[in-house]
Amino acid sequence: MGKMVEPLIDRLSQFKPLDENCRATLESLFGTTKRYPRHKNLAHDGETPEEVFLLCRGWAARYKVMQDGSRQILSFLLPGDVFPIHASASGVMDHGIVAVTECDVAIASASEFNRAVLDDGDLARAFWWSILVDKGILRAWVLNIGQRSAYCRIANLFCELHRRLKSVRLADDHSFDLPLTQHDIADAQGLTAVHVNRTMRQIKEDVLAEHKNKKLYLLDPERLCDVAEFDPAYLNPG
Amino acid sequence: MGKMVEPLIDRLSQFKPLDENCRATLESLFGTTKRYPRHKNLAHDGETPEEVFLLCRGWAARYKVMQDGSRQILSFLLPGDVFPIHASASGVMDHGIVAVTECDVAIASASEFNRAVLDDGDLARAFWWSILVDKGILRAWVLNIGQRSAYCRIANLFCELHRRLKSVRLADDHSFDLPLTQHDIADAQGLTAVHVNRTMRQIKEDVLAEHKNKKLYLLDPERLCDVAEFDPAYLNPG
DNA sequence: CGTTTACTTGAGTAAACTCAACAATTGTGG
DNA sequence: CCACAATTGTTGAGTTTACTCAAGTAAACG
Repeated sequence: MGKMVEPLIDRLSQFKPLDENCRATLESLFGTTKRYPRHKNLAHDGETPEEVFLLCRGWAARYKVMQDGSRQILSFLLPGDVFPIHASASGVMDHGIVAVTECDVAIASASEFNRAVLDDGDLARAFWWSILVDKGILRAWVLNIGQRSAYCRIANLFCELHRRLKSVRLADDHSFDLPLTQHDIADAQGLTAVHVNRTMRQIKEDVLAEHKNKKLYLLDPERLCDVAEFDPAYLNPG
Repeated sequence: MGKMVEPLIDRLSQFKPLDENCRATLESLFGTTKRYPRHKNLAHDGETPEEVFLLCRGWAARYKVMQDGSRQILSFLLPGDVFPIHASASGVMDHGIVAVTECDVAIASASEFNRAVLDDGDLARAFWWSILVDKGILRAWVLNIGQRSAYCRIANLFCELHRRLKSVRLADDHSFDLPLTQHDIADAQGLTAVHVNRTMRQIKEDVLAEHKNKKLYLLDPERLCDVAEFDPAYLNPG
């Protein structure tokens, strides 16, 4: 049981180490656990979730489906991420959250979570920081999609995911599990799957990174960050 | 003096009305005021600001300059917005903030602001909500830039700004001050100024909206929201 | 072992870009 | 108040990146 909050503690501790009190609070908040199969929705666009999830294993994604049926992935949710964090219990979701892979989540009541977190100084500060990191990631996506070529966008996404997974000890220096399809990557970066395919072949030909057996191999991490114009500062905000 | 925090109170009260205590706290925090001329930086990429600004009059923008010299505007800052909110005093800015027009700002010490806000339950909740709204706005930008045509993007931006300005009583139903150049709009939406020009002419020809004398006239607000696929839910998050 | 899902490749198209020139507007100093 | 400079907006012509449509291959799965 205690294992469930480990990635969250890892992540929040980047800001400031959390004491045993905080750990205990989190463990008691996220008492229930549940498994979601791939492609199952954790939260629905337009609904008002009563629960807060802590992702323990697997990947999820925030997404929005347009009128024409196209999909934009708004962010990837990795182990240690808590969502959807609401300000008010009456808040309606303006997007959905879907399991990209099979997921194990720990569940807390939204109202209890909000009260517990805002009433504890350390936790409030830790999640405050966490939300600001999220904002930084979103700004980086705007930058990525708004200004960069497909090639740089994809390289940049790889850098972001590598960095984030490392912070929860799910990546080593030269590889990490990347359970996304080319279609997922396309939906995240505002591209088409066909174009992602061609571009990833290019990245592989350039000996920067290779996607094989659902793993990403960083063949030249430094040069990858370089061509991606990747600035990791935003993950320690700001 | 008391007038300075008015737009902020307006905005935060959307979530939950603030009492006189909060107003007093904010007024004492944001004691100093300062005027910035157009194009002056309020905060610099790579630096560690010691101050938090409350924008009282004028427009500012978060932005990032790429290696090739192109610029992405990451968000527009309107009266009532507080920035840059940092989690830790050691946080380095990963982007700059510039005055789009001449600005009047009220200034607080970053450390005092963080302490005061996190120690007061009501203020913590209000700013917590405010940051989540910001995240919603950023997600909407990702969606906009990632999926929509230039035409819809610009229409959507107009809808967002209209809505946000209304919340601080700076817009009426059919018009608002829009002190942006076509170049600014281009940098915000990941387009070129030339293309923005052609697209805005199209929007005018379609009798949706017209930019004239630094004002935007909404000629058909409903249809504008409609073609923009504008969903205001994200401004009340979530 | 057949079916679905994911990936690959080719050919033609279109939205948005680049470069370039010019007009209109705004701002400034004499 | 005018003349000049700088900024902003406008338009045309040609180019490019990324898209669409389509077909086919490889891999994963029950």
